[in-house]
Amino acid sequence: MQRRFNPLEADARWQGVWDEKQSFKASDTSDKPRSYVLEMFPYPSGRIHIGHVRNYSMGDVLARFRRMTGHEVLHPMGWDAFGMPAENAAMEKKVHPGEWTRSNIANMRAQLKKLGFAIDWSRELATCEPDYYGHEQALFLDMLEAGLVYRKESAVNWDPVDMTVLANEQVIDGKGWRSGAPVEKRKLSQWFLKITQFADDLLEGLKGLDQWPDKVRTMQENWIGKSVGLQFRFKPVAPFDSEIEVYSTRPDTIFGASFVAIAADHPIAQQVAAGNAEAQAFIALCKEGGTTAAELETAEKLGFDTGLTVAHPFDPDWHLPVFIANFVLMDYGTGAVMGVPAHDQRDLDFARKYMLAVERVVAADGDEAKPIHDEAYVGPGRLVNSRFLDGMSVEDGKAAVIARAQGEGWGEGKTVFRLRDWGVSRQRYWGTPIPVIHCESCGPVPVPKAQLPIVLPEDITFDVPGNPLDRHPTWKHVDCPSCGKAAVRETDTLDTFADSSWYFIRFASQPKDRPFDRETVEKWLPVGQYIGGVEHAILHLLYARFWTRALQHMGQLGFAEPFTGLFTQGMVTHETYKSPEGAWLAPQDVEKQGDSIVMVDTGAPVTVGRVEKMSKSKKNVVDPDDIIAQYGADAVRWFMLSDSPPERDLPWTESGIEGSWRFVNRLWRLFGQIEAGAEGADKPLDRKLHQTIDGIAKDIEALSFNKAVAKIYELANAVEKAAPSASRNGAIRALALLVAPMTPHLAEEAWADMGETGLIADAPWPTVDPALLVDDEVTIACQVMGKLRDTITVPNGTAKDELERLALAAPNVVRILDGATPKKIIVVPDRLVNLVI
RNA sequence: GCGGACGUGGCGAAAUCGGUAGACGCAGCGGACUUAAAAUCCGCCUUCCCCUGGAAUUGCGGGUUCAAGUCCCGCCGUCCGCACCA
Repeated sequence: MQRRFNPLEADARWQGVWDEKQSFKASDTSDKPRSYVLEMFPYPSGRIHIGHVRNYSMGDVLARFRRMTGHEVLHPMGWDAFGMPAENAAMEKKVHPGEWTRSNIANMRAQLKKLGFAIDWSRELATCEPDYYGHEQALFLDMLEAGLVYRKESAVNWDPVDMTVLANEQVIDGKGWRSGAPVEKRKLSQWFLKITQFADDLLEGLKGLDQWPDKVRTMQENWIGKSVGLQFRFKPVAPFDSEIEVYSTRPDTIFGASFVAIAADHPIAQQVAAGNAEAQAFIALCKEGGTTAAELETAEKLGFDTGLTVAHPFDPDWHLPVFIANFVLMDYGTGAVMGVPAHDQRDLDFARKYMLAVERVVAADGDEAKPIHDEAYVGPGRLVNSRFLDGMSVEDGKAAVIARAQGEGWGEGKTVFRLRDWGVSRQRYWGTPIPVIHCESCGPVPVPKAQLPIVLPEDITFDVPGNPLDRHPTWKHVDCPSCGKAAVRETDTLDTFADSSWYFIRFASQPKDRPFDRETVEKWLPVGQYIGGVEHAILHLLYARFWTRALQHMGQLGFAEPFTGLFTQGMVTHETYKSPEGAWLAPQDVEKQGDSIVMVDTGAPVTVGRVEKMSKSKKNVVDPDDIIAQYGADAVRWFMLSDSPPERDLPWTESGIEGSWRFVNRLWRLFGQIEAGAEGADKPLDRKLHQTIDGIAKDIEALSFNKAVAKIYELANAVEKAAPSASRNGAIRALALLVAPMTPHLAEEAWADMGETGLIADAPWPTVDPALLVDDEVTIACQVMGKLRDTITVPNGTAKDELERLALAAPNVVRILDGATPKKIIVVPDRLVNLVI
């Protein structure tokens, strides 16, 4: 009778035990070292995706491992529960967004529980509950009071059919993604958070985040987009009468300027167009130009000569033409630039087309000033043809021009950021209501904190377009808190990125009467290890960093960075299949027949496509529920951690999960092999065990789960081959502890089977005997001219001259040397001997 | 175009500081057990050759070194991010 692990029975039983004993409840008062392990909380779409399983399996291994190594671990879970899909579902399925969301949460919670994650469920939260968003409203009011929130007119994408604002990615070819109606630009009064106030600090802070992937830091750096330069004014040459303000990061090249270019929607361009049909036509042309990446790349630099001229700041007799140009953007800098063709590629392309002067003003070091042809020179060098700047470096030249401009009053040094303030107004129902009341006489008035939370009304409808809050018969009508007259509530709700900007703080501390308790939060935060998808590299992580800074700025928290360690895991991928007709096929609709893949029902040949991210449209998805039902949670978790490095994509394969399932059973058989009477030490096995304990601990801390998995296999192989002994029994017991973070149900089952009374989840990580980490015999490579010719086995620490002697005597070395005497002998102790002839 | 990451067997990969390339897993092949299958166990598994051994081999071409997957220079390719940012 074979010992076979019954996962369905064991999974449920141990999950019940952990639940009942509250094994993973984090104590705020423990004096153990603390460890906050967090994975990005999911949007409750209704089903857990295999990518979630990978994400949470990784975090769970770390959380369980840290518990075993004596940490008090906070490993919580919650729901990013506001957002559009709930409203879409409401429109399509006539179900209330709250009902839809809450039932999705219930489903997904059950799915997650089936995976046996070591989560403190007592801290579970959903951002759509007043108990959460009410506190968010309080934080919003704090920010308002601290001057971090303001209201501004801003252009939005307006869908006139759905009567709603669309995000940029919801506008496809200028049309609303749902209604298909042409999208209008509308000016709306919107709420903004002053993220730009922290722009420099957010940029500087990146330098200290050395446990973040460089990739993410670079992406944030580019997003913040700091540039340092000179903002200055060109004086008009009569009859023209307006100054043109431009921004340049290269004021040092000012003597190479040959034109000024303004954006098509620049006020001066508008003035010119007022009496000029040609200019009007050109501006229209600029606007209809595509905005996609490919179009922009190939778009020709086009300009329209306004006939106007301005004077060079250093020479009133030097006149520069003013062009309207399609490559100048109104919303960056001042919407106008000085064109220096020799040192900017776009300006050069433009100058060649309109036959403008190209004069080199920077000479590369050690190089005479060669004329510029098709390529602008943007490198460092000395300034030439630049009057008082001649001979200066680029850096000195910048400083000198800025100093002169400031001294003479026509310009000033200025730092510009690409980062914009964060517009948080959404004209939607399913979000956090913005706690402000608009009063005709008092203006926008903050809701008194005592009146929070402002709860979303339940009785709403989605049968007509527009925001249900706005058309609700009573909800928005309130008295002004300031003057008492009739007023209306703000009907916009907050961007859902606001909800995810502080949930990790609320996890640490959940008082009823305020957002969090500072002292408790500071015990847990910053989050030591945050794990999630790279798709959140910019927005979510930047907003959370801002929000934390805002709290610090307001004196509510004592730290600026919310996440010390960040890890971005790869996607789960799967082969794709297509029928002869070209339709995508699901994995369960195809089967292997000999060397080819065919359709299950018709037997028609299937084309196997590339391995791609799992997506519903390509049907290459597997459902975690099905897999768990078939193999149990542990086999799935094991597979998620095996083979591929966690930052890389993981190809899901049927044979891979089969292999994991086989190994789970192999471990289970092994756990039953403790022999009561076995005695004696097995030194090599002891060594292997202790090296494995040490190695796995390091691998898990480095999140190199694939390497930890490989070491488990090696140890299991070694234990299987070993003869019964006390050492072997010890190794089997230790193996259960080593796999406990990865396959916890199996480990608990084995632990109980071994007669242990406590939970393995509470057991300490096995201790390492440092004496056993080194082998007492080592294999030395014997090389001749760097080529391996033989190996010798010697005691660890054998002296150099002894190694040299033994290597020279090795049979294959003797044969290759053929009597020759080595000119030089390199000996690396415990490693190799290399003979040079 | 700019920035970043990566490139190792049929596949996923490993290789601490430059020191025996391919650990470990998957697939495959051969065998044992079985009436048979599944499960399990044992063995083989980079390529080539004149096979007790030898040669080549970490995308390609150079270089440094006693020694290069690892360091340097130049190409090629794949993926990701940003993008007319002045």
